[in-house]
Amino acid sequence: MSRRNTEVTDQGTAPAGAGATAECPLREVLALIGDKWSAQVLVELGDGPRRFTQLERAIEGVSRRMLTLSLRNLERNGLVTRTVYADAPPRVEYATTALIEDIREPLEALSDWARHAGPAIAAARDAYDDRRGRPPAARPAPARS
Amino acid sequence: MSRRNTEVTDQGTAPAGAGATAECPLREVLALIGDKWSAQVLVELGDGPRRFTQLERAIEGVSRRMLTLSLRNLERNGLVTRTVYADAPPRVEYATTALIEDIREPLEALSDWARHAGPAIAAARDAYDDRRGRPPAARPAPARS
DNA sequence: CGGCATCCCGGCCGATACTG
DNA sequence: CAGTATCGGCCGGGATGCCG
Repeated sequence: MSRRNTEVTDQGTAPAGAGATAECPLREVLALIGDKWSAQVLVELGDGPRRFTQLERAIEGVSRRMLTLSLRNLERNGLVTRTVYADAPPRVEYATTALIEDIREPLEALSDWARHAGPAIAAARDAYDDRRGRPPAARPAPARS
Repeated sequence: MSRRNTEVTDQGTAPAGAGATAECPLREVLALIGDKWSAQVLVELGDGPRRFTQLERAIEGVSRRMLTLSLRNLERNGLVTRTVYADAPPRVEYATTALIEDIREPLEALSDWARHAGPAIAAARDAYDDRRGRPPAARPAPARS
């Protein structure tokens, strides 16, 4: 007993008035979709309703476990819907709700920014690491003098 | 040996070519500012250059440690600059770079969305918990400030 | 097919103490 | 004022296995 594993904004995450409730709404968004997979799930669902395995293969890298947890979390917060069809082979479809319609654009703007600023960020990071003389990961083959 | 403590996208996080590098740019943004404090730091700095303690008191809830780590991380990725003045009392100012100019708006859009959708999300969560017969967490103690 | 249960690890994050 | 160092917890999250 005593569940040790809660994860991904489980029911104990936001006491709703306990005092944690960040005064900054941005923190709440990040708490919701700031985890490793939720945002990507939303992006995939933005293209239309998808089945579980469809998402699993589309996102690539996500495990059944995390995908389930992320979907449950999104469902709990009313961002996606879960529909079960009584077919012979089990069929479950996930879709976005009207709530996320308004964040799709900012989210894509963020993606766009990442694409645009990516190289500059990498360069900055490289320069920073070089300045500190701290190679990120042991140059594979420095020898070569 | 072998540094145990790295944290907040430290130098060991991104092997820079190891293979992790998410194919989804959105993931990269979240990896950058998706942590607990970085986004809020950016928001504060968006109002203009700030000193360390200024940020520490403005954000409220952040520890020196996490603030330092977040700032270091943001600095490393070229999102903020760190300027040290040779004053009698040490004076360090942090400011945003041109890189973040393009995400300020999407970020604010997200905040705005959170503010707008917040109640609906809370309602959905409440309904979900009620459906599952799982009360969130028996208010520990509101303790009204 | 869709999901849950268990094990386990690494890293986020907070509290505390010490330094220039 | 502006950090840095150390300790410890808690939880995100990957791997695996079982079940309807």
